[in-house]
Amino acid sequence: MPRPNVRENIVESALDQFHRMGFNGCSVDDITRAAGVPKGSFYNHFKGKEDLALEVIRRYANVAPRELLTRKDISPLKRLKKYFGALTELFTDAGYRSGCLLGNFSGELADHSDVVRELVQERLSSWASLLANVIAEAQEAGEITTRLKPDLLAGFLLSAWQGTLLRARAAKDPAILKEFHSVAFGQLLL
Amino acid sequence: MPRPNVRENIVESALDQFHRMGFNGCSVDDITRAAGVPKGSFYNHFKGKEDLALEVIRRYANVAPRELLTRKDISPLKRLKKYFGALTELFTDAGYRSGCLLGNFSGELADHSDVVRELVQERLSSWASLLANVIAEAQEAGEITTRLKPDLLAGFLLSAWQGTLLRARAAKDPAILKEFHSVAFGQLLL
Amino acid sequence: MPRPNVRENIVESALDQFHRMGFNGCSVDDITRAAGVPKGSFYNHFKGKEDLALEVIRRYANVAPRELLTRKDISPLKRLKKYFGALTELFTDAGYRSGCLLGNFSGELADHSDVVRELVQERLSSWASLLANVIAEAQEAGEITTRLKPDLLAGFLLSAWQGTLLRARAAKDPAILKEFHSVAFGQLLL
Amino acid sequence: MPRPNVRENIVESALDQFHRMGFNGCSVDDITRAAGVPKGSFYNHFKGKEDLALEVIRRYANVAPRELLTRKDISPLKRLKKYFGALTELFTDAGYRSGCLLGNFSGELADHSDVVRELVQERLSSWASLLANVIAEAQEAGEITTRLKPDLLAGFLLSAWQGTLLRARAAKDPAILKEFHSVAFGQLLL
DNA sequence: ACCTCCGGGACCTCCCGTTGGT
DNA sequence: ACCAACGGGAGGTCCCGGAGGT
Repeated sequence: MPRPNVRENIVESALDQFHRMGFNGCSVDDITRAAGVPKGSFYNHFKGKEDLALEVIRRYANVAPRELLTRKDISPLKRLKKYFGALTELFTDAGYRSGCLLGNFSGELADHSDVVRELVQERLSSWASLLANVIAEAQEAGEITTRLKPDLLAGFLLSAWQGTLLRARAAKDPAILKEFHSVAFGQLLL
Repeated sequence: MPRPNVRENIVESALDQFHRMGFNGCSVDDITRAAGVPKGSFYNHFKGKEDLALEVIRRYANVAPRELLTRKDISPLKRLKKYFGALTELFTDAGYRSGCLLGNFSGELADHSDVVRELVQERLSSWASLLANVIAEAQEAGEITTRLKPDLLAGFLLSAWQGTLLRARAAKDPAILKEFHSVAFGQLLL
Repeated sequence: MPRPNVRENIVESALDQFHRMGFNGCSVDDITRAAGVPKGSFYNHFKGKEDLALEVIRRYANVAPRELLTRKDISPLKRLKKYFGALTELFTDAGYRSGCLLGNFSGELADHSDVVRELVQERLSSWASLLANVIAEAQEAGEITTRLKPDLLAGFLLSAWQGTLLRARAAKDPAILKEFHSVAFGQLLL
Repeated sequence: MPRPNVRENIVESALDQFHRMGFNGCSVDDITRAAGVPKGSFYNHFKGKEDLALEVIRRYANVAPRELLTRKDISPLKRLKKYFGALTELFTDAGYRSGCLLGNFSGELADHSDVVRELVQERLSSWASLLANVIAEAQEAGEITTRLKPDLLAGFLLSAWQGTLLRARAAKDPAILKEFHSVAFGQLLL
């Protein structure tokens, strides 16, 4: 008797809408209408819009191709390159319309919702340590020679990626993404 | 007789509110109330909320201590360090509550308002070339030895700063800002 | 430029609706529609529904013919009789549909809104002391011989009136009001 | 297999919620949640919220210690005193938060639900005649000398009690209940 | 009999932009 | 230019009752 699509549809629709329009930029009505679900059903599944945002953040982790970062058959540095290459593709395929949900929520809700801020922070942290692991591997393998600590480099790299998305979105220009790759792998991770 | 403070008060109040709450996170009412101005007066000075946003973006340029970047009595690299040090102070003094208005607007409005997106893009570009100039100077002066093009480095640096603000805001932790300095000047601009 | 009727119409309409349907029994929409005012205008005049309730309570004082109680040309006891006679008429003219707003609000909102409760309490107190004054006069004039303190008698009288309205409303029967008079002036105030 | 506690739990929970928050002040959801019963089960036991209200009114009779009024081993007047003393205790123990359910429903629903109004009226009537019987006994026994008809006195007494509860609730002050006793037994029932 | 899920509709609140008298 | 008042139209939330599988 669970019609599993209702909740699922809402989350997916919200992921899209939040991503593109921001939390305050779309209404529960927008989301449910896009999901093909009556608005009245919304509150059977979520305590409120903020609750939905939390669920969407959790779900968002899956869109990134994390498995690319842990494949042992590829050298660490190559994994990083492939990973950001894949992210770049995701962004361009979406028509530069969304950026990164975590960054967007941080900018929009950090001062508005503590639970959202904390969850975003947690996801960003875990993302950063994932990157840090690969960078550490690359350092051990001698692919990266800088002796800066992996977590510093990973944090900076993640920041740069976030900012790059912001700038690329403002410019509607994917060239900025290429520049990211040039500098990230041409200077930062040497 | 135009009371000159009315418009001015609105812009200043809006700068603060937009910065902290986002464009959709505060109402015209909030802004005019914070400015101590009757809401009805608002539309004598601005065509609408979006129009105000444009003015606020223009005004926002002034908060950054750009003059630090062009002082010829300091070496280029030192200027960059001082500049980002000053930005860091601004951010921490504000209690990590705001981030960068340009980045925030890019994340929130890129898909919602083309004029805002374009103005944000223009400001980011001019900001990036300002940084590129100083980096070029530093390269000529031999303070920076990497042979990557200045505008690539400047863009990456700017991105990293934007992303760093996002992350610091999510984490409510200024330590992330210090990490930015370590990596920016310990690896990126070598 | 103040269209004075808007606010006024809302208050009058609300007085009627709250009185008959209770605070939770009617909606802001009901009230504004009955007032012939667009709902959107409501919040230009009141902070919210509760705020309106406070205003209505203040206004409600005027419906009671208080001046009857202070007319010096009539003996105190006769004033009391006339007064409750007038109240009885008001109630029957309204078709037993409302009771006393103060009593109704006390029953419905005492546990829900402290500000309403306090204002109701204040009005009931001042009402009671008004009655106490007249009773004291009547005692001095020898029209009432019981030596019970006037404020005790007044409080009891007021309570009895409130309860009588409740019972008459439940019964849809004005006979209960007549019984009130018989006992109030045939036994209580002897 | 009907789980007998389900219906029972709902009624008890509703008695509490209706008493404190009013009929319109709490939702079916509130009631079932407080009862620890799934909301969906509610409509297996009651046609609707109004139907539940009727059941609650019927149940409410039991909270009053009616048996005190018929104990033949105590003099009629003493029985009345004990009875209202017991009611006073019930009210103060509940923290002045509820008043009398019958009075509250009369005030809130008289104009909204005829069936509720009629049931309330019936209960109030039967309550009044119970009191009238005791008063008649007291008159026969010479404990009360006034020659006013017992049902008049009983109605007035009941009204006064209802009104006293309203006023005590508005004032959050049990002193008003003591005043009731002083006047009821110091003047009304002499 | 049970109960998860559903859903149309309404609730209070507030928003943005305008109107019209000063 | 000013600004109090306006108002159509959402905004998020919640409510009551029912549907439908177990």
